[in-house]
Amino acid sequence: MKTPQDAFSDYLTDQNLKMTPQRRLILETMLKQGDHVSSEELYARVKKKDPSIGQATVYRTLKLLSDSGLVEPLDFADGVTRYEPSYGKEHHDHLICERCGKNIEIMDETIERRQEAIAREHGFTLCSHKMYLYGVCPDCRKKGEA
Amino acid sequence: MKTPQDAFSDYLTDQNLKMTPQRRLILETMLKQGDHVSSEELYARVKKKDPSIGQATVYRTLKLLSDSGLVEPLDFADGVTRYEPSYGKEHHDHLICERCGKNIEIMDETIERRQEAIAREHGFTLCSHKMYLYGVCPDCRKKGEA
DNA sequence: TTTCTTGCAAAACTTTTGCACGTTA
DNA sequence: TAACGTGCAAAAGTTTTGCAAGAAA
Repeated sequence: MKTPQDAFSDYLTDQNLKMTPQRRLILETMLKQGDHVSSEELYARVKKKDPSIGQATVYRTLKLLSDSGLVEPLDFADGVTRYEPSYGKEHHDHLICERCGKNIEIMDETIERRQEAIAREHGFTLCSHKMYLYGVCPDCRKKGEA
Repeated sequence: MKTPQDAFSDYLTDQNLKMTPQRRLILETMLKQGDHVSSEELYARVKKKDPSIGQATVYRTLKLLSDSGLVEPLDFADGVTRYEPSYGKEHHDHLICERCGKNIEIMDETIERRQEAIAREHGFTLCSHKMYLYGVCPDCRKKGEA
């Protein structure tokens, strides 16, 4: 399997776009510690390595990474779009603690199959889905009781 | 079962808040044709009945209705928060056509049970969930082929 | 009469865009 | 060298907030 870096290069070439140091850096940073980061957060991290980089470039690059399938936009309904690396990773959903924000990745074959079935029953061709489970994690529940 | 209007009144009283003509009108409008409306859209409708009403009042009232459990915020990731009446209605999820925006309400016992089970396996107490299925509806697929 | 609510306008935020200048292929 | 990319600042779009005046309990 191609590295994410190569996959990105290939995508850019394919679209007649160009590789730049900024794009490389943003992808690197995203891959390194990029779980559920917002554009703003990523911008802050990227800026430490290259203070001259602009916020707009981060937004624009995230869109490219998204279009190329290297990262996945997430929507936790907190007002900002978050992203996670998705290249070569299996699809998963999220179980989120409403108190502390803890975020557990889940995958469930039964649910995936039912989703397909439901779409088919309505004549839809399923493209993607989003599922977020919100609850209270064990730690927070203990604190609540104490 | 209480009417939504009464439930809202009770909620307001309970919170030491007050019923007003604006709040009554916004709730009425929401109930009447309120499926998947944004604040902006609701504002437009409400304004026809009472042109003096302010946008901010609609936002503020939607928050109240949300907090009181009368309406449910939806997040179709189109940049705006949408709402639907939820009082006395069964929970359901959404199957959305990516092309035309068609929106079908779905409910599935199997999935709901699995969600509970997954949360439990991780020690979570499940509070709520959101699930959106994105696909292409039969009509749009036909158009695409034509 | 006290507290809450309203409408307005301004502010706050996230994200997008226009533009002149630099860079990539 | 032709096309694309960048940083900056301004703009766009949604939602929130401060405030003075008005209304509900």
